[in-house]
Amino acid sequence: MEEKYIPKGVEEKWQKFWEANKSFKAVEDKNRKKYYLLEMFPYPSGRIHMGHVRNYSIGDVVARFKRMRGFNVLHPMGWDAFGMPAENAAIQHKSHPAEWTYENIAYMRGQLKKMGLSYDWDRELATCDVEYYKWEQLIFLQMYKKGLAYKKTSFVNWCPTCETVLANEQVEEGCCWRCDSEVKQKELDQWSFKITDYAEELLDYTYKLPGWPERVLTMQRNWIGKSFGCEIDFPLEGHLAKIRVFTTRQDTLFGATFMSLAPEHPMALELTTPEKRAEVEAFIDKVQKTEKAKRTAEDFEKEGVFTGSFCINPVTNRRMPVYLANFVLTDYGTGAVMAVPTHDQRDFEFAGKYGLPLQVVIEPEGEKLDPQTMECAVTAEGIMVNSGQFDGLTSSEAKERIADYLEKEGIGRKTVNFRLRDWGISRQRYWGNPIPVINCELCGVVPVPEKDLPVVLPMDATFSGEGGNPLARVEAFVNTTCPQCGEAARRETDTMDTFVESSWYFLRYCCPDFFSGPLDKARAEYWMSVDQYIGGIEHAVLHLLYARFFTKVLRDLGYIDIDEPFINLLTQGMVIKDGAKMSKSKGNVVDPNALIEKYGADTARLFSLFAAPPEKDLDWSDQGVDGSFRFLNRVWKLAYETLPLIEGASSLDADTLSEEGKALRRAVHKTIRKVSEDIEDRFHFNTAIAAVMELVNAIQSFEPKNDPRHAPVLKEAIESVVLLLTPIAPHFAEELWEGLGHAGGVEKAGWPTFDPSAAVDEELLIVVQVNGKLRGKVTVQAAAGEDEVKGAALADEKVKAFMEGKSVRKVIYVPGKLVNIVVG
RNA sequence: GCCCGGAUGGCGGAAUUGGUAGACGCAAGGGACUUAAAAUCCCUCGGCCGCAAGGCUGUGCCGGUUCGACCCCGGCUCCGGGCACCA
Repeated sequence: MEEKYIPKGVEEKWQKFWEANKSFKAVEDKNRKKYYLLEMFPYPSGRIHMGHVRNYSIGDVVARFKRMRGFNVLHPMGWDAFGMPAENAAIQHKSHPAEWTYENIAYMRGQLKKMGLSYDWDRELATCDVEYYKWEQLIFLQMYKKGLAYKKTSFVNWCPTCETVLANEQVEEGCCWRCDSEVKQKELDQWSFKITDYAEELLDYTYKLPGWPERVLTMQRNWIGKSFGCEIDFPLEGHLAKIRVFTTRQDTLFGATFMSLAPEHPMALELTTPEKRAEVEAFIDKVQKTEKAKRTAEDFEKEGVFTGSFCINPVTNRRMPVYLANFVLTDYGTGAVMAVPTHDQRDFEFAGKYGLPLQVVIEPEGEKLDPQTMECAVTAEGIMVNSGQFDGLTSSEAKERIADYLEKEGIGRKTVNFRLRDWGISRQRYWGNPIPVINCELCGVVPVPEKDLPVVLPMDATFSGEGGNPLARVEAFVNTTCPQCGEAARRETDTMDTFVESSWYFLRYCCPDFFSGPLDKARAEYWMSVDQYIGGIEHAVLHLLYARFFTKVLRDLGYIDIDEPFINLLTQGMVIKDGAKMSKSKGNVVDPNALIEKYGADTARLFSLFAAPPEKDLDWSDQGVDGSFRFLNRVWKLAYETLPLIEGASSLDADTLSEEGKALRRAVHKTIRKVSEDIEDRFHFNTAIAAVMELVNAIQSFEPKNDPRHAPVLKEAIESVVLLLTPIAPHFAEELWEGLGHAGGVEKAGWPTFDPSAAVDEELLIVVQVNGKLRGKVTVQAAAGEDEVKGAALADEKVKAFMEGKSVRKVIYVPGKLVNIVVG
């Protein structure tokens, strides 16, 4: 082996070796235990960034570790390749999104290969390949058949910059999740997936995913937003129709004094009396023009308008004026709210503003409430008053009893409501998967027959940046004939949200070369579910919820038999430098290329893993990188210097070792145990690396090294270091492993075996406390019994000094660890 | 407002089940080697007192449980994240 560690040559050599030997090819094998490890695939934006380096380094440690442990590991990589930046780049550079995308993929693939990541590149896929997206079109058609994909006209989130629709999940604080411009409401015809059909199951399974971080599950539960309550029908004065409300507070029904409807409520105009018409229309217009961001802001004033109509409280027969109110959401519940100003703060403020009546129906125990003097609504539980037969009950009891009463009287029913809305997937963009339907003037919406798939995205579009969706201007694409009636018809030009592609790519990885359907059931079944999924926390709701939904849909379509795609989820933290997320504008970006050029991929990997545990943010430090590089150099030097001492070493005989030899061996096996546990159970690579560093320090200071009796121990020690570093710094480990005289690749050697008998301490250091304070330390034989240890502790000179003049009350013994003497 | 996290040396972090707080690394200081520097190696490194042995103190703040608390409980402060007029 070389005397000096020169990363570049070493890394190129082993990357070639892995490629030539197909070292990471995954082949289905029923006789072997599989392990599916997946990192979220990247968008091919141009070059990889430090977040990718971190994400993929973490994943690669696990993949290589599991492989060394004998698992049949599937570790694939691909490209989330549809999306807007490609279109923007096309406009800017007067090129084509496909060209830009495939160039980026080629470049980034090269970067990932330079990182030495152990992917099975034979399974690589790009979602913009027709071989991928055509299957998605087929799935769409099958969902359409089942009513899971449908078209509806509704108000949608419209991003004026991206000129496209956004799903609710893609709106952050009223702004586009991608470009940050303010989202407007626009009425559009668009395609949706019926994720709400799966709301209950998606929620249920959040309680059956113990391998997911609790906060991700909480975020999903909040997003699904299940709540229990009642639907109640309020008759209208002078109308046959009724207004249906949803409430979780049916216990306050006797206090409902007016009605609030969303301005978009279908009956809003119908209920408006002629003299109120102008005022109501002006109000609706005003609300709709208000940006959603402002509308949901904290200090946004509650406003409304009286429609002129009245409804009747079905239990009190009170006449309730019907208002439109700007804070009532059209798409939650029924878009209508029974207003109880005494027990709901929003209704309280609204009633104050418009002089509407207040009726107290719940009083805190032992307290009277006077509507004249109330300063805010009282939402707490209490005792029922002014509620007829329910007076005197606690409000929680009344909740049940009133619900039963409503059902019995046919006024209402118990119901469950979800906050989750259907997933709007129409995007008015070119660079996406065309929705495979045809709009016929005679037949309406006609799905493209399965035999006519794929609907290929035409390449001859022009990208000017003006005039909306470029796809809609490709005449040859748009003009077609209706599959039903044969008349001229127009193709749908909306493409699918790119989150659709990422909702099932992990399934396609199981069989990317299967050409007779989306999934080869046998192969998908062998690999799925993903045993470990790793990615950024920013996808806690969006991608991870959609992927769960899609998995369940594909199960119900008969493609697979699993309920959940990802057994274990690890969400890694951001990469931070100088206190902020790396970004061009802050000028704190570290370029992976430069890093690899200067130190090599192994140092980049080592530092990414060592600086912080994966779920925490990682503070990038250039000096820290130096430190990691220094460590590798130290190990290299140590191996180089040890090599002549261990060549021809006899096999290790544990019984004839010297004391020093035993001690080093103990360190080796304790380290093997610790590193194994840290990687396998905790993903705490930082402490695993620290443990290896400690072992290296121990080997360095081990003396005498040149005693031939120590050769077998030294050999085991240095080889263990190399094996333990293999998942972390693979090229480096390969080179040393070869240098130490082994052929065929280091992963073949397998993960080192922990020998419990070698790790057993012969002597134990026992901490001695007096009244809980550390006062001394004694060394005892490992076999020493409780009395013996206590005796040794009590006999310790320093300990005695602290016991002087006091009597021993109690002696606590923690086996193998500590003695605490309580005196007083 | 509600729901999650988190707070430990100059810095990143460790302490896995309530049992030696500060592992490992970075930075800093001192020394060796060198004509010199780099690299490398050795030593010191929470605070206070002390020549030293050693002692006291210390994990955001206040209190509690315990023989013993960074860890458990109650109450705060600050920081980060998510949701937010969800009826």
